[in-house]
Amino acid sequence: MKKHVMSAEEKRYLKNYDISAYDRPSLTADMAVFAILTAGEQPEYRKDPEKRLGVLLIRRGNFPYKDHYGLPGGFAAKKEAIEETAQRELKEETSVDHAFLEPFGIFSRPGRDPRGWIISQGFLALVDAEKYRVRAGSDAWEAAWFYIDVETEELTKHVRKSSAEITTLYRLKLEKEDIKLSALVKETRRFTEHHEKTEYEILEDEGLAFDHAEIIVRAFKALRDRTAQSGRIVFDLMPEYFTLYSLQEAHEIILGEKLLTPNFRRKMAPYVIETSKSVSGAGHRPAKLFKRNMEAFYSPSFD
Amino acid sequence: MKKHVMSAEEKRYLKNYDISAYDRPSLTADMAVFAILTAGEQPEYRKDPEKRLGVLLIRRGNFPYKDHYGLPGGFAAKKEAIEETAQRELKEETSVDHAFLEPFGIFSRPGRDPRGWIISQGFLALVDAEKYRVRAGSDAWEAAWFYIDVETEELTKHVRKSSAEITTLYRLKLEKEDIKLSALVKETRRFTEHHEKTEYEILEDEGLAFDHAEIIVRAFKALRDRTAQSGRIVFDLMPEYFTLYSLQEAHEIILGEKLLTPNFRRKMAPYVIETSKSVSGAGHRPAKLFKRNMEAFYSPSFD
DNA sequence: ACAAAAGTGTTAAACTTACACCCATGC
DNA sequence: GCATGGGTGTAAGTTTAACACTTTTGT
Repeated sequence: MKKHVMSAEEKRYLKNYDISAYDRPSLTADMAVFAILTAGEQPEYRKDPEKRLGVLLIRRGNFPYKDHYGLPGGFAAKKEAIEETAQRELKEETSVDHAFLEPFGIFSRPGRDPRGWIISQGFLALVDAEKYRVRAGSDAWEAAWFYIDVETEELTKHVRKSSAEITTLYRLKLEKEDIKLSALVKETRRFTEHHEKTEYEILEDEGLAFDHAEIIVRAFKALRDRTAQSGRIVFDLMPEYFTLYSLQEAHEIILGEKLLTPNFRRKMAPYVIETSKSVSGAGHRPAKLFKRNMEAFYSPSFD
Repeated sequence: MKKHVMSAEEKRYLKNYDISAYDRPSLTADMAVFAILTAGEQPEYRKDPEKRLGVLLIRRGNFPYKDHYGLPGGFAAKKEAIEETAQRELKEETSVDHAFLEPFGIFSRPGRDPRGWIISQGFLALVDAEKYRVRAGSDAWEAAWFYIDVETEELTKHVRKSSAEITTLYRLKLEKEDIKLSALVKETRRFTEHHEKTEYEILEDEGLAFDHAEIIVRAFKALRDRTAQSGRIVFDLMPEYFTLYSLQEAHEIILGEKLLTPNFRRKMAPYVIETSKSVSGAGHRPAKLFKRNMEAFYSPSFD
């Protein structure tokens, strides 16, 4: 980067500049880590086990929100970019390395953290669950996969002459064995002549820390939106070699709807490469294993 | 929002919690305000004046980067969400009210501000330029529209077995009367098996403050991407009543390519309503004025 | 008349959608 | 045999892209 050349006067100014004279927030990175999980054992011969979307949560061992569940995350350190904070904390807290990481929103509502003025950058993180069987960490916390379900519960529209207000309720359900967490998040989109604004409010919250219910819902929405748009993001949830059906399952789980196999395969064809490998022994025709076609990923058409 | 019920122990913990024990960054909101500007006078009878994309810059009256140009912005205050900071600062510095505002990136690279650890949330802001003729402000700064041009100068691909690296150079040119600013920003996209990362670096910088060259380039990219995707965002650059051709011009300016009129009109038809008004006196057939069709804006198909 | 912009119609190509159908396997 | 997932073909419908063409106006 080109260096800014400073005058003596500017240097003097900076020397006397006291940044601590102004009130400052703390900054954290919070990561919503998603993976496709195999839910339960194979129910019967030839029938594949159900797959579900999972999100990684940490049981808080300390105040505030002790014994509540929250997203992995932590405070930004000086001399690191916030993306590095995200990567570092993710590794420290959950041993997840090399995840796909993408910022999706900033959370700064006053009062969101009882410790004070703390704002958080939300990251969407995608991993192949098989590769990262999460270890319990130190005594302060333990990370675990929760099955996640987000349902759109209600939708109301108020349309006036030149403005509109659309309210959507999202029911967030998280579960792991006998632990069930739940929250209700309200989204309000306001459209006026030259203004558009979306606001979120947590109406109910059972067991989640801070405003993480809102962060999780918005992370899920970001994941679904990007899946619907290009589908590229879904590959980051897959292992190196995968069957086309498992890729389709991932799409279906995220989008919440069944897809037609022939059409899905045609759409994905340019972005995968057939390998000589295949999986057999499942009581039906062996499935060919594919890997992603790197060439296709940076072509403008897929972006 | 549901209130978190605290135990006496938790209250005690929070009372003793000293947030200032940790090092904290300062947080600012920086706004890239875009508008479609009329460039120069009508060149000749019947010929419409050229239109260009403009971005609002402020001449810095103080160190650091005194006399350089930067984006309007300012420090976040306690008890306000960062979106409120953006709105407040935009009004204070440029008198622009009710702009479309959307966060598009966070800028936290160490060393980006010589005053210390300062991170910035970037906002994309779109306004109708006719409505907001910018006033010069107090003596400390003055806001003015600059014509903006972003050209993709070079593109190199390095593809290996399971990874790829794509480098793009963006030439940013800003001008206003006799003032010309310029910068060269390098974008590096790295694709590896389970990782994708985009980095930016400012290679040249003539006259811009901080890392604002990078912020402006990325704001422009965000604007262009969203225009290509749905086109909805472009309406925020238009006045209440507009001709279809002016809407098309806005699209063309942002996308940097000519569009075919019949196809453009068909595509936009659902999102506009014809009014009885029209503009005449231009030496050619009068153009009907349209306004946006609010109903269409929150339909799922346009999102 | 004519240049400039406003606006419509027509067609081919590309892509999406839906559905019908066959294949291979292990018990 | 048969249930289950793996996999292909085809035709109808929709969207996009390209181009040719007509209309209206002020000087």
